[in-house]
Amino acid sequence: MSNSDSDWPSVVAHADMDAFYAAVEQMDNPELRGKPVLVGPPSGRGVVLTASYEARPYKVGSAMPMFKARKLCPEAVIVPPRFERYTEVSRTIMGVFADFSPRVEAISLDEAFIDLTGSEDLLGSPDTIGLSLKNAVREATGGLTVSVGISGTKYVAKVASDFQKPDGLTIVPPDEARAWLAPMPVSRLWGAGPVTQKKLQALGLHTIGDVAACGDDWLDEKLGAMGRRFNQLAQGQDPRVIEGRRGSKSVGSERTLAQDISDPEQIKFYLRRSAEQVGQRLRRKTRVAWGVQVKLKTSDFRSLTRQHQRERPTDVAEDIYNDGVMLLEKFDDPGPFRLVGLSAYDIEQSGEDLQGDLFSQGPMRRHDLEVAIDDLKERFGSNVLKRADDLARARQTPNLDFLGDEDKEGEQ
DNA sequence: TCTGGGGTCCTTACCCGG
DNA sequence: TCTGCCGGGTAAGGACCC
Repeated sequence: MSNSDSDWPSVVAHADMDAFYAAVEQMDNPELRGKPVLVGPPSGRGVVLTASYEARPYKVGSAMPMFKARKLCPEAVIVPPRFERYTEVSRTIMGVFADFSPRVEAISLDEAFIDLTGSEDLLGSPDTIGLSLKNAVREATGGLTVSVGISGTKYVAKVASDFQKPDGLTIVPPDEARAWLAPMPVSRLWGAGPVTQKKLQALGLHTIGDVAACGDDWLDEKLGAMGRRFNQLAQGQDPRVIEGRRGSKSVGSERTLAQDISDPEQIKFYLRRSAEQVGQRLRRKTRVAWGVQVKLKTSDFRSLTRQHQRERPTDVAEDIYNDGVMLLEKFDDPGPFRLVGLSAYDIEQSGEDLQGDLFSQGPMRRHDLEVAIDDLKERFGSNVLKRADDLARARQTPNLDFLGDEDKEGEQ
């Protein structure tokens, strides 16, 4: 498609690395190049995370149970995942994207939206920018390929990046987006999984063009909020803007067990393990959570959850574990269970972090400081101020004599 | 050898207070 | 005083995405 004579009110690129985990493994280990590679757990009840392009003719894909993939492609080399390495490569890639625009929204380790609006004068036409982007990624990573889609909205850019994989570049001028999408199956609609696809088919809607042609009120009536959104997407419209990195809203840890279990003591063992992991990750992010949720999955794949709101937020594994044990009592299904999970939700910046922010601002008026500290005490309890006096001294802020003795416990 | 683990968002049910 | 309605908050489940 050409982009001449087209109107580009905004320019959005979606970049998606090709078979990312498998490609990294093949890059790091030359013996794997040219061979079908499956990244995933070599044993147990796991699924394929990524299949290299050499494995795809065997109809092997991600999310497929490993035992099935092995059956379909016995000569495949199975490689356990190395997330630290993928994270490292991902940083390089995101760095490349950042060279093209300050507005980069990472979706996952291998995927990002890049807002190129207003960059044409500096970087050239969308085709030129797309090619430069691909070359820059290849050079920075030592040979990895990326597929890029460029259009006027996130949704169309995303569909475009998937259009010619691997190593593709697809440009869809915004005024051609609707016609370009029209012949595609409804499975290409973002948010339409197997269940929704069936509903759409039952309504006689098979292509994106069909969805674009029916009234949004009618679709809303049939499918609720999703229906209205599908109608919008089908017309090539997408109100979502590119956001920077936002903090996650929950932190969880779950484990599918080698064998199903029913014994509460055994379940508690896994709850403790998850609680420790969740606590550690919260602290690393300097976040605290107001809510705790326990998840159990039965042998017949029903997933059950119980959750509760805490009186005070926490990042302490022991608190999270105790909540988990309390929630465990509220399940009425005796099991057996194949999965035990625990997550912390309703997350916000931790008090200690806020406290650090407070004092990093330098000297404050005494009254402002009092108000800010009262706010912290209200929200997190007085123990959050343990280091406050030290911090205050370090920043030459007024001392904290006005605090009650209780607040100074733990200070030396 | 049946089907991961990290999440987000939406819907529905229910309780509670005005 | 009783009842119905409405809205907010919370809990549980489900669909979906990477």
